[in-house]
Amino acid sequence: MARPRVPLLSTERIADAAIELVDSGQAFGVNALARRLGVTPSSLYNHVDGRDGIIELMRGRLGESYLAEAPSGDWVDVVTHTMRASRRMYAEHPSIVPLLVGKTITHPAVIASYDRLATALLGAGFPDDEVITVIAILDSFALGFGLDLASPDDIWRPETPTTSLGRLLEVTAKGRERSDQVFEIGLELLLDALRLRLGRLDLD
Amino acid sequence: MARPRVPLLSTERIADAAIELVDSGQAFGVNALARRLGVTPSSLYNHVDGRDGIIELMRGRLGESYLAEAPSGDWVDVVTHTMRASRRMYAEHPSIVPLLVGKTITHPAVIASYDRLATALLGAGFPDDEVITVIAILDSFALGFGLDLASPDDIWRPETPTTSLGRLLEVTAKGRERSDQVFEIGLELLLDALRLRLGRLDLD
DNA sequence: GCGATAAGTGAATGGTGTTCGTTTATTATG
DNA sequence: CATAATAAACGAACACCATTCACTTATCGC
Repeated sequence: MARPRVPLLSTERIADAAIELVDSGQAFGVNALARRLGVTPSSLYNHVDGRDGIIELMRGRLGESYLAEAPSGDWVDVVTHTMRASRRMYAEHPSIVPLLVGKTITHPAVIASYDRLATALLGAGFPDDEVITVIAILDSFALGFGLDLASPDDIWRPETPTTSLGRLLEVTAKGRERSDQVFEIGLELLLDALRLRLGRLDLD
Repeated sequence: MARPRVPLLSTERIADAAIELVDSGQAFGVNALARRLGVTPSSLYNHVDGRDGIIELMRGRLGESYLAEAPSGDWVDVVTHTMRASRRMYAEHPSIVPLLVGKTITHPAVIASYDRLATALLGAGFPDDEVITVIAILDSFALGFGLDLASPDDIWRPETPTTSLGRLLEVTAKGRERSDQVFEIGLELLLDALRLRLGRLDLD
């Protein structure tokens, strides 16, 4: 087959298929993706620049569905809303998280979400040189929980006796709703901490 | 060469060389590691089970140097000490962090560190089913900052105009001591939040 | 109509992690 | 002490992986 009358591929179709692929639990790879699209691996390179390009495409696609709408209200609302949205995104597509780690974020839809966070935090009174920091903290929190969901059943597997950890691991429940509950607690903690920080800043 | 009179390899030598390799900024790989050890890739498989085995070996090696000594004092001391140690570990070997992400932790020295955290938090009054959670939060916090250091210069690269983010990214300083300072602030925030949580628990 | 471009193919490349058979030195056993 | 078992190296082979390149052909703009 040479050039088809109607294109088989597009960045959207590629991104969707890639997300499908990793959601299905199989390892992400260019070849596997091409197979799923009924196309040769090399065909993808007409639309996308390589593996990392596809990953950033996935991030963008998910960002568009989960982080599109701009939250309103005070900074707490914005933070809460954004964090919950990220959380939902990672929770529903956990296997993508390890792929995103440590890669530069460029997609407009995702950038816009962080931008709104930044604006909200600035408005709250956080100084210029702390906003990025706070966002980084929030981000690594959300990402951490995402990784938690993406992780194999056991993050810790003690092979030698422990004082507390082993027992606690057996006692602690697993699963989504439990994890959601935990996330909410953590978010509450973070918000408290940020409010505290803001209060101290006001005293100066 | 067949079997040498004195072994060329050992898990320690392998782990050390692997850490050296990733610290040097080069990508981690079995072949590259073998080359650095002056040995054939296949030789490694006499001492280690595969790529992931080597990674877990690195984690253990670092854990032994950074997380060995048991902190004493109340739970705040234990948490602070452990977090700072993890931070220092990640800060001095940032490139290893992406390799560790999402892989089960088994090495005794590292498990022991988490175990001490667990015991301390239990002693502080956190209920059984919250301790693992709190540890997960602390862990993802430390890991997040580790990733931050391991990341390329730019985590965000807006290619479209932004309201705040772009400017803040230019204004915000980079570098180790800045990052350390930020970590300390974040840690303080987390401790405050945990104290708050503990206070609420006491009221019930 | 014609040249430029876009979008597919298939073959080839260099890299990866891993396995296997082979050789040889060391260690353990009868 | 002889001999069997194991340990530790090698090199060859494997399957996979991302990527590139020459090539064919359809479509679009002038």
